[in-house]
Amino acid sequence: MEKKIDQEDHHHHHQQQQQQKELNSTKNTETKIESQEQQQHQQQKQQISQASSSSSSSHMANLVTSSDLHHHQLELAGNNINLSSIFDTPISLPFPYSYFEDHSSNNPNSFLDLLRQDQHQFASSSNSSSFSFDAFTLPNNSNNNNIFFTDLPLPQPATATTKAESSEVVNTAPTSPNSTSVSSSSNEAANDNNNTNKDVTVKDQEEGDQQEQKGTKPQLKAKKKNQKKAREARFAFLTKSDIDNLDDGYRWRKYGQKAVKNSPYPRSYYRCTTVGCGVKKRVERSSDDPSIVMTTYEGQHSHPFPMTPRGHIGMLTSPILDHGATTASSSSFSIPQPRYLLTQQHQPYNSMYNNSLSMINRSSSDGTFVNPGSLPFPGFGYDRSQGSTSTSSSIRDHGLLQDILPSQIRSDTINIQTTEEDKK
DNA sequence: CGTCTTTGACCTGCGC
DNA sequence: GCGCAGGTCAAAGACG
Repeated sequence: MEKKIDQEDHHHHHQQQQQQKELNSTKNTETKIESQEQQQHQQQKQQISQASSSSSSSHMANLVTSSDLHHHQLELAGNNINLSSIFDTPISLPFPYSYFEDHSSNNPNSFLDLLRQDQHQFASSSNSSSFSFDAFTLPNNSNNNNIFFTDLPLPQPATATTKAESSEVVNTAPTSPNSTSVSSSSNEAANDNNNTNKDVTVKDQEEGDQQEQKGTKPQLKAKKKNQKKAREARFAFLTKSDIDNLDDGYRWRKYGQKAVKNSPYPRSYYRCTTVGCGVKKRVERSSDDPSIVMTTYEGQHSHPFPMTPRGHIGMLTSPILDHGATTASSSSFSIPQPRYLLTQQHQPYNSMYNNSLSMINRSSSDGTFVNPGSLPFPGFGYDRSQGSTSTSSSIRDHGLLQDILPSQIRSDTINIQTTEEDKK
């Protein structure tokens, strides 16, 4: 199975290389133009960085970015991650800590507000870490399609009650102090047209409702259309890992795989196998940095975490949620998160980025982790749906996580920057 | 036998 | 209208 994927990947990669060669050989001028654009982006980054450093009020502007129509790019350690088409849906993130609330909302306790409030904490905490907001040099934005970058631990969202959301939330939740995980969420408008704003999102939803009312088209089509229009909130994150499909504790069924444009790696589509739970996730690997996996969750689980009889997973993770995630908001589960993210939210920010081992110890001390000697991300291993041969949590949590760790530790400083590049 | 993956076909949205 | 790309469906096969 993996061989097939590899073959396909190689095939795509080969095609991609050929196309790239052709483009390079025949379009030198375009290459130059791209270089100029890159320089412009660099200049923009510098300008924004300077502006943000000189004004605390613009601090969040440094964290918020968006602009061009179809491409959001994250630069991780110099590699570009194309995030286009993953931020689709209005996201409601009434997290316990409100970290991800829409900045555009009037909520005084919005994510951004909290960030402002915690600015000093960020600064102090990041002093000892190579990972900080100061590292973000983001292009300025003129619209509401925002990407939030933060290395905050991910709070557990509550139910999808929603506020107006059109923002893209990218949360850098490092899987370790030396690795990077960028999570994000967004709305459909941001994906389909990054130049849109909240109004557009509302408009799309209204149009979907209108079509539903009309009922002129076949029910199936209408249904699909409505699904498209009223897409669930999405939450994406980047993980530097050799593993494509990380085990987040839920059971997923793969229902599709598509080749991604400009990427040799296919995108896999998964759906939660729990009846009535429409949560989906997409997994794709960065074409620029194959070690980076981008996982996008869509929707909110309508069942406890984890729903599945997956052995130790539930035993390991339930305490996490019981400690804060669910109790902080509601009984329902919303945006699915890998357990390492869920765990991180219970860790003091400083300790998280100062010393991963302290996080491991603390986690194990509260009974969250069974295997304190491995990694700070319990259960973050292969997804069984991927055909993992692991049959015990000890193997999965131990060995597989060990597989993840080395590469993460190897990468010392990962500066995350956002750039907006219109490749068109 | 149940679960899951694979994969071609189909649908939808969007740009030209 | 056409082509492209993303997303989904569903039949077939693999696997334990």
